[in-house]
This record gives sequence, structure tokens and C-alpha cells, in this order.
Amino acid sequence: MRYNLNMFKAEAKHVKSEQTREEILDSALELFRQHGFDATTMRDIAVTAGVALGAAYYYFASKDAIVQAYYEKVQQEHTARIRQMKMDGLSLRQRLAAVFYSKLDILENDRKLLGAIFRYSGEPAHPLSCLGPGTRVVREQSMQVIADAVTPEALPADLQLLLTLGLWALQMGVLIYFIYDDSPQQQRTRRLVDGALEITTFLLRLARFPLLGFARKKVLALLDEAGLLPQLNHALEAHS
Amino acid sequence: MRYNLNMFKAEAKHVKSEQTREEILDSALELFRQHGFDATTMRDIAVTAGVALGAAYYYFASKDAIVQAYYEKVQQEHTARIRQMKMDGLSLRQRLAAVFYSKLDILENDRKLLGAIFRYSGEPAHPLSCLGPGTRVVREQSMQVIADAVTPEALPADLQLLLTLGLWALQMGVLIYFIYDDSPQQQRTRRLVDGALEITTFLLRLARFPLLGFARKKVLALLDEAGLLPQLNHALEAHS
DNA sequence: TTGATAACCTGAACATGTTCAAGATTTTGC
DNA sequence: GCAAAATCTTGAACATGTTCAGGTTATCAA
Repeated sequence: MRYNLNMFKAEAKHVKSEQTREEILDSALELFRQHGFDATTMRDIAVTAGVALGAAYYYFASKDAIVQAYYEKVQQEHTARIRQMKMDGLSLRQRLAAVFYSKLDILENDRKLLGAIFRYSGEPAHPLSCLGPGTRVVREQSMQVIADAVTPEALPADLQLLLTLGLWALQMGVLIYFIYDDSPQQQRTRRLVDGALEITTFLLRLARFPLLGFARKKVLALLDEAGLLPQLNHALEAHS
Repeated sequence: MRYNLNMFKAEAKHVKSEQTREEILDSALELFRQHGFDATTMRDIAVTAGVALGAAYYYFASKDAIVQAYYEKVQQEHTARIRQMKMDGLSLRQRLAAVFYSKLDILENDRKLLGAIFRYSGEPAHPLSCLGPGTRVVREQSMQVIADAVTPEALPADLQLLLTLGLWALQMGVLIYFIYDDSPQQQRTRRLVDGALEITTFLLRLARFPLLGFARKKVLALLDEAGLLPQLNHALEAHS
């Protein structure tokens, strides 16, 4: 009984702490959306959340880290949405369209926040570098979503690897384009996705031809040498 | 005579102002290289240059703008180096290798500075966004260097367009890789360039085949619809 | 219960990028 | 040569992200 009580207390405490964190995160996002990232100060955030300035820094290492936390939530949501979709009768292209579209849907109203995600892409040592070790978890999660859409196609292991990596890179590019896209409802980005996926699947069909098969091997070897597919390479060896 | 004197004075003045600017820029780069970008304050820069803090802001809109000015100098240097090279007997692949390698040579000791170039890539409105209108000039200059290496190949206009754009994108990717590359002398980046150019030229030879020709048209149409080749598109129409 | 430890929170102080009103210097029109 | 205009320079003041020494509250062992 006392054990349980302690557990309840511990959990209640944990929940309380988590609530404060959520309070700060929600306030921040609300303000970011209303006035933009730069125009919102950490003091604004703290006041809106009803805590002191220092509390915000107890939960988030920096202002940018708040956006990072937001993006992690986005990735969770993306993973969840894709998981609960019935992909059974769908083609590869349709599955990939679902992946890309749902990501855009989630991010639709927060394009201005995304800029912060890319802010440290050129600084390897920064914990928030979108290509660095500090963001590995969310990056792998986002690759996994793509991999799951590719796997049912039962491609040769090397091609599957290449396709997943290429699509992930494509997704990054699409997100950048998305940020810059000022067409209504970002219809242009959606069309870009459509076209890019059409070409991708077309080239995929071609990839079995000997000449392109040669190119495929070359590309894979190059990426491997460049260290751009370390753990994936491991998976490849295990499969072949 | 007096007219000439005034011109001299005007020029002398202009030179003096330019000297102050150079003084600030050089001091800044020196300090950036010694202690890193973040560890160097605008006050440090002003003191080292022998001017007041405000003077630095008279010549540079922001701390990041100093790095941008550096990169503009780099691009000038790159253009100059390539221009004075004798490319006559060289293959496309050799010409492109010269382009990529010389850029890396110029940037070799300033990899840490490059991060600042990419800092605003996700913020369309920022004047220093490496994809935005504020950096159009230097971007087009850098594309021109590539275009000049591609042109002698006398490719079909659409393919030339595609190749130039693709190589420019490749160059951006290579620069990112370069920043993250901790191999000695960044040999890994050089090998990546070699491999990527080998694959590029190989695929280029394939591009004449009907199937890939179809894909080529598709890609071009997609990029056009996405507005990723506006003035280039204009050039294409003029040629065809 | 109680003292100790850890978790959580506070707000003043700091560091630094940036602005700006005011001053110094140079150029220009006459 | 001189006044006005343009250019250049100054440094104090400001805004804001971040730190930190210290406080408060919750947890836990005895």
C-alpha cells in the first residue's frame, strides 16, 4: 500500500513537472504562431506560462530547443498518423504520397517555425544541428517512417537502402521548399511532391536495367565510403 | 585640372572608406579563425580594427553579414581562379573537378566560418538567407562558374540547364559535407567529389537514351513548375 | 516526524548583438 | 573660401538570450 502510494506521489509529481513543461511549450508555440519566433521573447513565454524566466531554462536549454521539442512532437504525430493508416492496397507511390502529404499537413500552419530547425545545419558541434548527433533520434524516426513505406515493395536490399536515404533527402528538400512556398495552401509544394514521386517511381522501375544497375552500385559505394549510411550498411550486410 | 583633383580626392576618400571596411573585415576574420565565430564579439572586432563599435555596424549590417562579405570574397576568388585556368584540353569531368577542388582549396582553413552561411537557409525573409533574394548575386556567380565549365560540352539546352542546376545543388551538398568532414585535410570530401563527378558524367552519357531522356524531360518540367529555374528557363527558350 | 537529498523554481545579473542621437570629417555647390 | 550636405565615427543605451546563486517544495531514509 505504501509502495503504491509512493508510486502515485512520484507519478503525480512527475505529472506536475510534465505539466509545467507543457505549459511553457504550449505558451511558446502560441506566441510563436501569433507574433513569430524572433518577436517572441523568453520573458513573454515565461509570463504567459505563469512561471519565472529561469523556469523556462530549467525545462529547455535554449529558445531554439523549444522549437526542437515542437519538431519532436511533430515527428511523433507523423509516425502515429502513418501507423494508423491502412496502407494495404496502396502502391509504393501512394504510400509515399501519404507519408509526404501527412507531414505537410501537420506542419501546414507552422512553416515559420521550421526555419529554426535548419538554423544550425552548418554547425556540427551544435546540439541542435539537424544533421548532427544531437538530433539523431528524431532523424532516425523520420527515416523509419519512410523505410516502412518502402519495405513492402520487397526491393533488393541495396536499392531499398538507397531509396530510403534518397527519399529522406528529398523530404528535407521538400521541407525547405515548403518554407519558401508562398502559393495558396502551399499547393506548389504538394505538386512538387507529386512530380518528384512520379519521377522517383519511374526511375525505380528503370533501376533494374543493367546500366542503371551499375550506376546504382556506384552510388551506393560512394555513399558508403562517405559514411552516409553507417548503420544502414550494417543492415544491408545482415540481409545479403 | 580641378576636376581631376576632385576625382582624385573622391577616389582617395573612397579608398579610405574602403580601407576602414577592409580593416574591420580582416580583423574579424583573423579573430574568427583564432577563436571561432561565437567567441568573437563585435567589440573585439572593433577594438582590433581600431574603430568604435558603431563603425563596425556602419560597414556591416550584422555580425553574420561579415561572414557573408567573406563568402563574397571567396566567390570572387573562385571565379578569378577558374578564369585564369587553361581548360582547353580538359574533359567535362576534369573541368568540373577543377571547379569543385578549387572551391574547397579556397575554403580549406575556414570551414568553421561556413556554418554562418547556412544559418538562415530556412528563413526566406532574412537578407542573408543563402537561398533568398538577398544573396542572389553571389549565388548566380557561383552558378556561372559551373555553367562555364559545362557549356563547352555543347549539350542540348535543356540538359545543360539541368546539369548546371544539379551540379550547383551538388556543390551546396558538398560544402555541407565539407563542414562536417573531420578526416585529415578533408580528404573524404575530395573523394566524395571524385565519386560524385564520376557518377554524374556516367549518367550524362546515359541521358541520351530514350528512357532517361523521358525522365530528363519530366525533371525539367517539374523544376520549371516549381519555379526553380526562372531566368534559366528564359535562356532555354531563347536557345531552342 | 525529521533531517537530508533531490527536484523544481526564482529573478537579478551578465554578455553581447544592435540601435541611435549626436558629433567629427570630408565633399560639394557656389 | 565657405556653408550646406553627405559621409563617416563615436559610445552610451537598449533588448534579449542565458547563467547562476540561492530559495522553495517534494521525496525518501531512518
